[in-house]
Amino acid sequence: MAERADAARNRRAILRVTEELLHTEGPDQLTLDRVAAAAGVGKGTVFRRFGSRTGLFQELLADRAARIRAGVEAGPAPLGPGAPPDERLFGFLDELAHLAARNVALIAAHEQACAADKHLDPTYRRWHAHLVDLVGRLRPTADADFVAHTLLGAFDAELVRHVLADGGLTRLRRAVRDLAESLVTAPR
Amino acid sequence: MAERADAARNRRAILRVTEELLHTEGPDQLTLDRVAAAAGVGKGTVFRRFGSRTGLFQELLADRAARIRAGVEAGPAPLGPGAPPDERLFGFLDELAHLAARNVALIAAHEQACAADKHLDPTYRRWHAHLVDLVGRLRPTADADFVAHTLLGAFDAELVRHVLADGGLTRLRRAVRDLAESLVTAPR
Amino acid sequence: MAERADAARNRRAILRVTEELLHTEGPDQLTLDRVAAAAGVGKGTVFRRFGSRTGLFQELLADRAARIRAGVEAGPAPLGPGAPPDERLFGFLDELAHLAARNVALIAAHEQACAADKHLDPTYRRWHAHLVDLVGRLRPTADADFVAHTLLGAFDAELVRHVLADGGLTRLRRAVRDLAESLVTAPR
Amino acid sequence: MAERADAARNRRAILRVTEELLHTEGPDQLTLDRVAAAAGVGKGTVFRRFGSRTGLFQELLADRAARIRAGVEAGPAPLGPGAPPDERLFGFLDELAHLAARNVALIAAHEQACAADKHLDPTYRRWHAHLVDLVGRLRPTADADFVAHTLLGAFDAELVRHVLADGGLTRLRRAVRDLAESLVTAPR
DNA sequence: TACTAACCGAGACGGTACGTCAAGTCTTGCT
DNA sequence: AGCAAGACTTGACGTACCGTCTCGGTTAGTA
Repeated sequence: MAERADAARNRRAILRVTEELLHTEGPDQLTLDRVAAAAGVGKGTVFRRFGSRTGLFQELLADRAARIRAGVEAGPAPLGPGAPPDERLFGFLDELAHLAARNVALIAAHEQACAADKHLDPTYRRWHAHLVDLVGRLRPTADADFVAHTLLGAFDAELVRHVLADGGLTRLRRAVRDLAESLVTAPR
Repeated sequence: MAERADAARNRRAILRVTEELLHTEGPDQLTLDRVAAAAGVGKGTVFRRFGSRTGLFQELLADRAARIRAGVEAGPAPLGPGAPPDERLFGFLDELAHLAARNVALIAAHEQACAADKHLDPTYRRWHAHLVDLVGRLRPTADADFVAHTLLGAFDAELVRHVLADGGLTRLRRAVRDLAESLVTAPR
Repeated sequence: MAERADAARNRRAILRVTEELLHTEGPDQLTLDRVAAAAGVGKGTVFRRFGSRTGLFQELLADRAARIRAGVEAGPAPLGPGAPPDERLFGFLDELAHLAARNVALIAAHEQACAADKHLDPTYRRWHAHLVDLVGRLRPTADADFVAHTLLGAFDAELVRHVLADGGLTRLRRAVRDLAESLVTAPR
Repeated sequence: MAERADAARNRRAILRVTEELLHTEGPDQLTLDRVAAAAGVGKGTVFRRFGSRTGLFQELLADRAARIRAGVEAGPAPLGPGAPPDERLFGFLDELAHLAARNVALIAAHEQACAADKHLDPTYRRWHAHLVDLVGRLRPTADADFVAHTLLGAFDAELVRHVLADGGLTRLRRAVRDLAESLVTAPR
């Protein structure tokens, strides 16, 4: 059965409120009780929808990443399937940099909540798979799996916050691009 | 006044038990109550000694990292100050790989506990400073600060566990060395 | 419009299943979800028919009490209107004893569900009114209202279960009759 | 170990607040969250102390019943061990009437919470045992166990509220005494 | 060896946030 | 068009675990 209208409304309210609270007060102050209260729903509703604190953040991240996902799967260059791999790699990482910069609090919350299951998050897996594909093409001798994880490690919340605080988005983008270029254009 | 005999005994017991529980049951099952109980001390004792869950893991990690620290500060090549930077870099990361492989559970616990304060951990800071120094020498144009953090990101518990499970220590060492070489030998 | 055939079938199924579950698993395990599932209907159906958990038990009790009601209103001695009051009192209480013994679980559920509204239940009110009438005739000086409630208190589920467990139906019947005789034949 | 000073303070605060809320808002509005908040403690504290909603009411009732208990165990006539049984019976029930009248809300909450375990409550058991003793002496042929339960049934919250609303404490006391006299002075 | 004062150990205590559960409501699809 | 199904909402309960606090016991220094 399709999602009921009221459920959809609540779902959107919860996601919106969660993001608001994340930005205004940070991940530590965000409790599910407060989310529920601010969204005007009962706590049980939050849990029914998202299963757990973790699930809430995963879904919120998936939501925020939807545009990138669409671009990667069927968009124009530099993200989409038509562009050459190196352009796609740089473009993809650049998008992630923007995303991370705009959602530091969400990423922090997501990391903390997912804890030991980071690699199981659907969004993370999708990003990783995409990077494995690109890196594999650009540098077949590398351990693409490992490199992909390490590249994604560059968007760790702590690191992003630190870089943004001293250098801003520009520094983050440049640093990420530099890193990627090094990996891809290295000899061998 | 010197540490009392019983206090020292308890302190060692707590560290030993913590590591045991980390290996046998994983970081999630490890509560400070259980540590205290298994060590045969009261919970207050644990907190008196280590301040918090975080502090316990930090101290345990510092303990495990002591040998590397000594080697870096005053040991022979390839770790020590006498060796050339690239050799030191590869040697240092190789040591970290060994350390990480042997202490995955501890690292996982440490990450989870430090949460948003990873960069404040003394051991992490020392490692980071060392890498900044080496990277700065080897590739002056790079954002050494950022690169150092990213390199340390390669020892994320999840990633280490994943790599060890499929490829073992050999793969981890090779992948890390490859990564470092790429960064250092890249053009420009 | 008369009750539709399927509605009647569902209604009977719900009542039957409720009683079954009450006997096999006790009042605490009985949730309306389980009733609905076991009866093969949706939960909404249960609520449409019976209004609430309370209503379900009230109706079930009314059903079980129907025979007694008929006897009291138009049956032969000792229950019916033709018999002398004392005989009617003893006979009525004896019938209640049988009913209670046969439906302990239902009574327990009923008490718990009605909570603070016990006196509003139609069946309870009918029983109480009947007792007030009889007691008022047999002992005009007594506080018939109060006495009637107290007499009905003798069929409290906990008490009935306790007495049945140690003495069986025989003890319950004798104890109730004794109680009633004391009240009715006391001096003054 | 003796109760810690802070624990005792909190314990008293919780009991006091519980009673206040019971009187001002009734049992249905009383949630343990509100109790905790109003007492200025965490919810965990309430549960640590009292185990559950039920336990809270049981302890509060025991507290309120302490004076009667002392009187019964070692006080002067008519309650204490020195007085003749009938005087003790009437005196005891009269005390219960006062207690019930003053604590209707508590009794209602207690009944609802204890649900199917009323007979396990320590205070109830004590009262019951006392009545069994007295009734057994005054009317050896009676089923003292059953009669004692029935007498206590006269202090059912619903009934007490109903009687108080129409007749006040005077009616309650008289009705209870009448009931007891009937039972005790009945022939045989 | 006896005494005292500081200190340590044990775990009871306090608080917060998560997650569960079952009654009751409401939308949607089917008859 | 109206009923049946069950997804949905609610919020109180209870739990878990971190970190604090109290109090009894222990140690070390002194006589």
